[in-house]
Amino acid sequence: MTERYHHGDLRDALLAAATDMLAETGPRGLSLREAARRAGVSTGAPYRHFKDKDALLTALATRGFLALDAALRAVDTAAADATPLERLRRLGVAYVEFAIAQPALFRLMFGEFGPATDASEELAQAVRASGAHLPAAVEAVRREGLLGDFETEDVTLLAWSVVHGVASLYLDGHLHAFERDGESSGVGVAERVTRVLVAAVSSAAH
Amino acid sequence: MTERYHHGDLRDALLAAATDMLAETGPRGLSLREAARRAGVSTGAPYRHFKDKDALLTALATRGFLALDAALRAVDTAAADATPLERLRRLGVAYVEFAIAQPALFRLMFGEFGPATDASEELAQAVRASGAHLPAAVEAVRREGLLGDFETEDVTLLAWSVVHGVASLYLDGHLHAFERDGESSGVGVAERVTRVLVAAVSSAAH
DNA sequence: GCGCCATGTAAGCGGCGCATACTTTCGTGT
DNA sequence: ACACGAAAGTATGCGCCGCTTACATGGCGC
Repeated sequence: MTERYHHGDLRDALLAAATDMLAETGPRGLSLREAARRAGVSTGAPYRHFKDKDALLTALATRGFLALDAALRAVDTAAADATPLERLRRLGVAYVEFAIAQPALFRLMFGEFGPATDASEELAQAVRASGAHLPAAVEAVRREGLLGDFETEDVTLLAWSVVHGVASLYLDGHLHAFERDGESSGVGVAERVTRVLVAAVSSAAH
Repeated sequence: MTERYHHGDLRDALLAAATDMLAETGPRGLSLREAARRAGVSTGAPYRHFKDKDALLTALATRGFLALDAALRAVDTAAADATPLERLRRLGVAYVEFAIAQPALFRLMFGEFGPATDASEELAQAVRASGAHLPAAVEAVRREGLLGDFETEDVTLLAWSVVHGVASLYLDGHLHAFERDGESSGVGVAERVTRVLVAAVSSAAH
């Protein structure tokens, strides 16, 4: 039954194999031919499901943004009883945690692509969905009157930039000097930087 | 004379060709063979100067970090008469400007590599040199007593993360929604976010 | 002036992305 | 029930790639 001519769910099998290869050897070691081999199929078969290699990478990135969206959504509901400011901060930490948990996927999602949103409508939609959490959380803080004279848009940009910067720099090994104690997960750095940012913005807004 | 058997400076010619290809078609369209062709040399010749393709990429990244170091150094001397806080802010803007001016190079320098610093001692040294400006500038601000209770290390991390995040997100086309007027260079975004950050931190520190 | 060795060339291996032409199977309409 | 067309997988081949090995060239120190 595993030897049937038609695979049945080759598209998913290819994406799974590609996900493994991505985690194992990075984007450089990801080939359609090898993914086909892992799925037990000839090297030309993938082209029945993906126009070209970029289409598979786009699908992978789309899945990544959906996973990020789910992770941020989970944080949002899990921290339902916290203050808006704390919810925003936890969202930022979760963003970094996602990147650290799946470094190669995170790198694929950002960078390595042109204007990522051009590749497919599904990707663009997933990008929008995952990117909506931070602005919403900042809006919630604003409604509490905790932003003072700062513009909502600017604070959103600031928050996003900080967590994305921390994630990127950590993945590239540039933040080892900022880690303390034995903690080398990178999450500690994210905790500290988000606390400092929250302290600065909220106390500056009286 | 251009037809001599020994090129004379093939290593530099290869790096120049690779730099062009990087800017033209991104890292995906960068091949040793094509670089050799552009340098007017056989396809095996590059291996006399670079152990493998990664060695060339490492050399390219090293040059990038040296260029970044030079750019930041230039800002530091050009803004010699400004206040320490303003010097720090301009340093951050220059960081983003560098990334926008050479997007493919910036992407190569960060990401696409493992722990970048492992590849060669020269690279590690260039990374350290380019990374020393921000901490020094934050130190200068601290000496003015403008950091209040914030830890120097945390502020450095915050500043670096913000500008790196802005640069990365802008290159990936995620910040178009944050741009205003006709300005689409991305520098305007960097100006705004750095001003907001400076305002938040300095006013929070009384 | 001569020989060494760095520098370049030629040719070839296996892997890759992708296109084309062919084969097998599934599902559907009568 | 069954033919048949479309969907899904195979076989083969092209050109490019990274990299290796064996060989050719010529600049430089002795």
